[in-house]
Amino acid sequence: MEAILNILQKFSNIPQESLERFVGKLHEKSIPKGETLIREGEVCNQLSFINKGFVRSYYFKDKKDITISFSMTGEFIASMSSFISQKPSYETIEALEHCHLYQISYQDLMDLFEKDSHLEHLYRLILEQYYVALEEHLIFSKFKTAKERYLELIETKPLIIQKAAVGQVASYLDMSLETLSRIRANI
Amino acid sequence: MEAILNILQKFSNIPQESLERFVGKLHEKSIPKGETLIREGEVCNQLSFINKGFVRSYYFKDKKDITISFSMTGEFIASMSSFISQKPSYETIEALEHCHLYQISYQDLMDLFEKDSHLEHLYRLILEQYYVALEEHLIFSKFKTAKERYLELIETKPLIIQKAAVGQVASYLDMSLETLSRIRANI
DNA sequence: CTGATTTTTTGATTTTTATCAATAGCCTTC
DNA sequence: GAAGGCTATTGATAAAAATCAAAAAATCAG
Repeated sequence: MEAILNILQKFSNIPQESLERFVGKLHEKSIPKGETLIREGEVCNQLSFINKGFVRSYYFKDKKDITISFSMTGEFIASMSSFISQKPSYETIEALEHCHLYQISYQDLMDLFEKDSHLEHLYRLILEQYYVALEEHLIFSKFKTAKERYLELIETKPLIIQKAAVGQVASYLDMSLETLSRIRANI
Repeated sequence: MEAILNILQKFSNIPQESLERFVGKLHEKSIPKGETLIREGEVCNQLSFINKGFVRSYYFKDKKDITISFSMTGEFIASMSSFISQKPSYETIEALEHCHLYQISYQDLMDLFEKDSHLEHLYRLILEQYYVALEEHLIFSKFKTAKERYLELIETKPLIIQKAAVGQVASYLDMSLETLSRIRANI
């Protein structure tokens, strides 16, 4: 529990009471390597904090899977569009290694927001950070060559390269796995 | 004022009193065509609702400007990462046609959130919608050819093609202006 | 209206990257 | 430790799109 408390306290100096209210609704979950957290077509009704582990989010296009994102220890993960809208997810999230999560259900979270505005405030701040990160990912990969995108990833998220398969990283970087393999060969 | 009220009421059935509190902090602003709303390097301290008009957000890379997004009547616009962090913006936002805006300052908005949690709730819902839209933009342009990206834009946001210059749309779609011109030539 | 400037189109060529195909490496698991 | 099944690399070729260059069209200023 400490890890998630530390992260949350970094976002705002929220009253201890509110934090406890939030923590009271969390439940632990373990996902073995290779299993899925959420599958395409299901409604994502859990927001997960990755206490330990590494996951990949992807969707299918022409029978190939295309990586949307990787998430690691200390981050929140959900099929956001599905969680927000409570409609079926188009993405699947799988554990690339054994994961230990803290989860809160959509309903519990919404109930908390009604009762305690400090928690909605905290959630707003987190959402803003994720929005900015997404925007930067989108913008700064524009008009870069395949090699530049790979080098940028090494700089910003080296763990991904260590932990994920070449093909999974390649589709994340919008290139074929052969291209990524060649880039790696020439440093 | 009606337009912004209609939009806000669609997001949640917020008390009239809260809405009035919010509206009380809005100020009108007109931006002539060609002028900027926010310039690279400045801190973006206004969130703007486009009551009427059309704007483009872009940044510079190797002396060329690259379009990040277009926003039109009925939408909110700000240099989000700058507004959220209150640090200098890397993006510039220009009016592609004469704009009539309703603006609220960062400080006023934060003050309102402290006083009235209904408003923070409303803002959270809007932010979620923008997050989902951004994610979909990112995902659905992946592994599409230049032509597919253009056809998708015609489907989803035809106004952009009507109102923006070829080069501005091309960089938004991550292709050279010559490529876009050729795509247009072959329908 | 007309010359000047900007924007768009068109053409030729090069570069980048995808695709197809084969080989090599490597974990498993029996 | 060998067979089988993934995963990664390497090679040859094709396709997509960028770049360089010039012409045509549209817009603007006086």
